[in-house]
Amino acid sequence: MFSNVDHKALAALLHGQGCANSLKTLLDNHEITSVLIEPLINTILDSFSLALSFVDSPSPPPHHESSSQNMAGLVLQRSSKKRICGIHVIKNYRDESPTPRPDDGFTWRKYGQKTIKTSVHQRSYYRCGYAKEHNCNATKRVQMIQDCPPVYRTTYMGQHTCKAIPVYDDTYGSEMIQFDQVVSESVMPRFTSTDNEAFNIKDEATDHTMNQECDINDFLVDYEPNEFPSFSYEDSVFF
DNA sequence: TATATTTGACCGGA
DNA sequence: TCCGGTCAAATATA
Repeated sequence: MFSNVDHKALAALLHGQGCANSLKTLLDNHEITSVLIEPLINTILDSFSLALSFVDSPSPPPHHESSSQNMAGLVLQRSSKKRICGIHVIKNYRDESPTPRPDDGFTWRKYGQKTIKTSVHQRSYYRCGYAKEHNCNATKRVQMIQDCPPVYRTTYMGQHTCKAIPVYDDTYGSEMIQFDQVVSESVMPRFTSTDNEAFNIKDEATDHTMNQECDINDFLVDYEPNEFPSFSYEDSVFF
C-alpha cells in the first residue's frame, strides 16, 4: 500500500505528467507560444520538485522558489538588471550537479574566485578559453551550494561568439563541443543567441536541497548516465 | 618557459 | 558603503 507521502508524490508526478502531455499536444499542433508553454513548463518542474521532496523527506521544503508564483516575481525583479537597448533579456542555463562539470564541452579559464556573502562557499569565475582569440564573451560561475552530497551550481553567462558545435564523448556520457562550427540549439540551446545572457540548468534532483537564488529559467535535466541529456528551456524577454 | 591558477585590489551598481 | 564581478600581478605546474 502507498503511504500518505507516496500518494502525494504520485499525485505530483501524475499532475506533472498531465501537464507534459498538454505540452506535447501544443508542440504537436505547433502552438509554440510562451504564453501557453511557460506555465506548463513551470508546473511540470514544480510537480517533479514536489514529488522529489516527498521522496527525500516526509514534508516538502517550506519554500521553493521555482514555483510559478515566485518565478513571476523573480522575472520582474531580475529583469531590471538585464537591460539591453531597452530590452530586458534574461536567459539562464543552470546546472546543479555533484561535480562542477569541467567537461561541459567548452574550454574555460578561471579568472577569479570570491567569497559570496549569501553563501559559505566560494564562487569561481571562468571565461571562455578562446575569449581573446575569438573575442568570445562567454563566462560561467561555479559555486558549491551544498556540502554533503556535494552539489555545484554552474551558471553560464553570455554567448560563445567563438562558435562551437558539440561532439559526443562517451567517456563522460556527456557532450563535447568542438569550436569553429556552429552549435546546435538542440544540444546547447541559444548558445549563439543574443548578448548578455545567462543560461542555467538545474538538476531538480538536487534542487530542493538549496535553491536560494532561483532565476527565472530553471531547467530540468533528466538523463541516464550514458544518455545524452535533453532539457527544455525558456526565454523571457521584457520590453 | 609557457600556460594556468590564485588572490588581493579595483571598479561599478545598488 | 556594501557587494559582486573583473583585473592583473604573483605563483604554481607541466
